Amino acid sequence: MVGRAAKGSGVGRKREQAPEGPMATRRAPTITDVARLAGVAVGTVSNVLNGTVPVGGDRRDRVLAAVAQLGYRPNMLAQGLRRRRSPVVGICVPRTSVAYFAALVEAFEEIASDGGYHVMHVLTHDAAELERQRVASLLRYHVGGVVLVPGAEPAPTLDMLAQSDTPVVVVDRTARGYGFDEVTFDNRAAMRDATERLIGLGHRRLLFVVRRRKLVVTQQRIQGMRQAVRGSGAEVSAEILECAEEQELRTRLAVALTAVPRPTAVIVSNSTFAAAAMRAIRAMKLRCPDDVSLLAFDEPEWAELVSPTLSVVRQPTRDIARMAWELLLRRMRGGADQRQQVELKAQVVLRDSVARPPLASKRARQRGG
Amino acid sequence: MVGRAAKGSGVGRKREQAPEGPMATRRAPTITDVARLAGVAVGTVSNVLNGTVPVGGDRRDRVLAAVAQLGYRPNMLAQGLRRRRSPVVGICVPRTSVAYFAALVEAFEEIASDGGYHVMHVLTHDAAELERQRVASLLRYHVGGVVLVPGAEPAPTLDMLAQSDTPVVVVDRTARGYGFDEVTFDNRAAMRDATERLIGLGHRRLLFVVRRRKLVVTQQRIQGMRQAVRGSGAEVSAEILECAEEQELRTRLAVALTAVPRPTAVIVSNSTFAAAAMRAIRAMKLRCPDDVSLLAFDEPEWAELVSPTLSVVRQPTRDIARMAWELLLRRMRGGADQRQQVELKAQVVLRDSVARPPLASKRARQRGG
DNA sequence: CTGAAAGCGCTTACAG
DNA sequence: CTGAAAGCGCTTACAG
Repeated sequence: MVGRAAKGSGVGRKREQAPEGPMATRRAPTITDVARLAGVAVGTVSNVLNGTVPVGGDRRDRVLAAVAQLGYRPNMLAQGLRRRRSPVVGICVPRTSVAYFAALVEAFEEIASDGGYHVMHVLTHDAAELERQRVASLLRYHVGGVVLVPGAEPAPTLDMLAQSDTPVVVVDRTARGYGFDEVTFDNRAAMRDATERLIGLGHRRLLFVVRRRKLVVTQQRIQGMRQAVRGSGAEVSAEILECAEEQELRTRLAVALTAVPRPTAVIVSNSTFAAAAMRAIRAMKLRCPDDVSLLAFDEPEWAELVSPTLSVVRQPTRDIARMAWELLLRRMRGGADQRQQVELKAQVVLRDSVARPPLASKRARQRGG
Repeated sequence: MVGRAAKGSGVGRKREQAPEGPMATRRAPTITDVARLAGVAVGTVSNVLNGTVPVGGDRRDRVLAAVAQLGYRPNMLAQGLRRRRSPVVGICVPRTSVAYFAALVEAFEEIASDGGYHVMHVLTHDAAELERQRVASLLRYHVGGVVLVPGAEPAPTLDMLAQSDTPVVVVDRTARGYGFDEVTFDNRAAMRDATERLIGLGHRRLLFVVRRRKLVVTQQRIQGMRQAVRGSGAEVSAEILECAEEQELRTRLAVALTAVPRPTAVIVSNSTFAAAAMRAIRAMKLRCPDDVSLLAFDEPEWAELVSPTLSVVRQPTRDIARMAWELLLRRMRGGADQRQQVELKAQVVLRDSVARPPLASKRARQRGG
């Protein structure tokens, strides 16, 4: 069937095409092939398939039959070119080795696919130039929309997106000064909450390990931490350790943990860092949580498997993905007027990796005895 | 600059286009805009940009200047339509929640992007119909190539791919009976090795937990296990537990582990299952490895963090991605004649989660004492 | 080497 | 409701 149709499709061609190899296969059937087989105009086929214009019963059936017989599938390149937009959405995240981003991409891919869209997936590595290039690539495909987790210096990327007329939803990290829809979670509140609880347990020397200090989320978390410190009225030192390369983390953290007096609680910004920090702490023969407490943003699948079980800030990943898709779809359909900024709540989950600090527990014991 | 150019670009249009909203932005500049600004034919612009035909110094410079001034970027939809192929490659994996697939996708995305290609990423969930649909979508974009980790019943998908003239590389799971290039690792050997070492430690009752029995890789692993059992000359029972849903794993495994006599070593087929198995074992108040040894295919980042540290079969993920890209590129460039089947080696890494079985260690102790 | 023109496979006003 | 035709933004033989 397919063979016959394909042969037929070649007949009308003005120019002969050389076969593309020893085993050249049949060209995919086009709308012209369908029209010819059904005995209608190509426009009619298009109308039937898209429901643009009602088409009479008989002709309609013939078109559908021809489509089925040929196994016709519209060429999205042609369709996109003509419609000036294709049913592809791009999603740009820094990396997928971080559990949170992997989950975000997977959830988004699932939701978008269910909606008949396709996902083009690019990695920005939190590098401004890479990010700009990758998003530029997406734009060359005239994607229908873009979901972006912006990096540390997203201005070039965001300017480019703003100039294109592409619907955009910014996710996870707010993009100040731009009018895009946003889905984030409240990093400030999450960090404030986490810090308050650490201080409440008696911790007075905190260390926050981040990949990039400049990131909006990092800034927000630092603010949350400072708020909690001020609010506590206690003498609390809160230091930041920036560590762009995961490989460095171990040695950098080792140095930080040999300081006198030593931080008693370490907060890290993602699951990869959490793994590295646990390794570093073990390598130093420190005990967690007896010597040092550990808390991580991002909830990896192994959080409850390690010992001590890992305390985390759990992001509402699926909700973020779902909301991002909803907002994007709304814009893509043109029904969006007002800018939407959705801020979800994250949840602090304390597990065994967080406990009273060494001194505090001594004190507590003294008081208790 | 951009503003002026965009205005210019609208002048020549035959049909007026209604602005697409209150804040309609400028259309992206096209090759026609560039040609007009440079005062050359569009074909010349194309020739300069693609190097198809040498273009004289002056005109060349003018084109390049115009491109820069307008910030022109070729429309990949048009280019792809005309060239009958676009610089996009599709990658289809069952899911990304499994660390191995996530790593594979990330590595591949990185390598392909470096090569100037874009990656469209679809998830098949190991479901035949979904797989077929997702790959069909890829094909509608006339992607330049497809990397596929085939699911349990890949025939419809593979037939479809074979009929299209799209370059394909099958990865991780061999596709018997099809002529595609393949990059796999030797599951049989890896499992044989693992099984031999377990038997060597004294294990006589093995349990292999798989998501889908029908998968080629599963079959190969089972073969490897049986070979090892036969080769050992010992009385070894090797059972298979199929568990398609992760949620079920805990209860299914609990049942299997209360059998009398109980399996002393459990092998699971991926990292997600490993996490679930650890949880199940703990929930049953069994000790690992004292009561039951555990070994997983796939090396998650947390393998050395949990206690006991997790024994694994470590796949050569980056090598697989790199090789897949190499083979795909070769086919996309048309320089491929012979079918290539690359089989890499996986490595069995025994850690604390594997030890002598209860009885054997008793025996050993008796002998020792 | 250069320009004018055909054509990739669609959609969409426009006449009938 | 239907068909013929223009056009989306490119590439690529084809004359000059």
